[in-house]
Amino acid sequence: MRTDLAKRYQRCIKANSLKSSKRRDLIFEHIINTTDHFTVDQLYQRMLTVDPSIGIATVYRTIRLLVDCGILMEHTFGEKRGFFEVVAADRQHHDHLICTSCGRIIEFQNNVIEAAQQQIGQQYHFSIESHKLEIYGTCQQCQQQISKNPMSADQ
Amino acid sequence: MRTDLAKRYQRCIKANSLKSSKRRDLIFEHIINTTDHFTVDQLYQRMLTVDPSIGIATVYRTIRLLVDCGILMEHTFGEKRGFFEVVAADRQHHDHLICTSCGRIIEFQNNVIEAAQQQIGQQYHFSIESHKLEIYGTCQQCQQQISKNPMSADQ
DNA sequence: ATTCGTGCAAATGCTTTGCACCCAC
DNA sequence: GTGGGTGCAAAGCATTTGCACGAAT
Repeated sequence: MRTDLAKRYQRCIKANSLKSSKRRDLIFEHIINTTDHFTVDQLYQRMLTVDPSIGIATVYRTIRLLVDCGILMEHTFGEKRGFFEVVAADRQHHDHLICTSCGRIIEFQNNVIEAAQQQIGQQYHFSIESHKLEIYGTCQQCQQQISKNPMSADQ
Repeated sequence: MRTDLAKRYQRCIKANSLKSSKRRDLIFEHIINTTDHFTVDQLYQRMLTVDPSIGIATVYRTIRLLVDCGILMEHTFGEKRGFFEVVAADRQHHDHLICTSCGRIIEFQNNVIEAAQQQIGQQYHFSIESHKLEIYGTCQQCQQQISKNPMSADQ
């Protein structure tokens, strides 16, 4: 299943002449079983329940490592703090709808947009490595909420 | 030309029961004549040459006001610090190509992508307010640079 | 007069780093 | 034994905020 990630992780450890370590492996194991988006602090809180003596510096260091390996990707979603998600070979590339009312994040995948980007790359002689498309608006639930109770629309 | 922005600025001042002020107007004037993307500090440095006693807090406060008015838009472009650009009615919505080698930012506009997003909105019953598409890669100049001098590709 | 604007410096919040000690090979 | 790993606390950095004073209506 996630052997590709494990291999990439091992390669990354070697490539940077790092060692294997209990804490780092623990964080990696936890992350690859994660399907949602998380902040550094959320991951730290989760790790604390497994290993109460873990420090937040280790979480920061490991996340940075995994981002550099291409195992994690960072999004800002219009916030100051970063959100991280696993980039796996067995998952299609996807983009995000972000509800500005409740913060919900919905993933979607669209081939038309992917293809159009390739064309843009060619047009500008730009060699594309990656992209992020973030669509902001109101999700279905929040639209219903607002139409029921228009006074509490914001804040 | 930019009367629409001036009007929106005036409306925003009134709507928030603020007063007119020399410094705020100065920053607004400067910003609407700006065509590129700038950080808070870059704007602060520019304002210092016009008004050496201006404080960076005023620049932060004014930028926040203009973002709230919809006159400025913030992008992160994969960096920690925000970049700001003017959102004018006389400019088409556009997205960005960001060169990860030299930091150059290229604007582009693509109707296929805009249309596809509308369709995604309908599909997910999501009411779209705005979006940001950022494409990361290497610009033409940097590709040539790298092919000439492969050893200095990064850092 | 009252209310808002502003510079300054302190505070904040997230992230990184230096250091001493720990562990794996 | 050597070199990386880690917690802790301090440092960094961008940004926000409290406050006293100045400016606009």
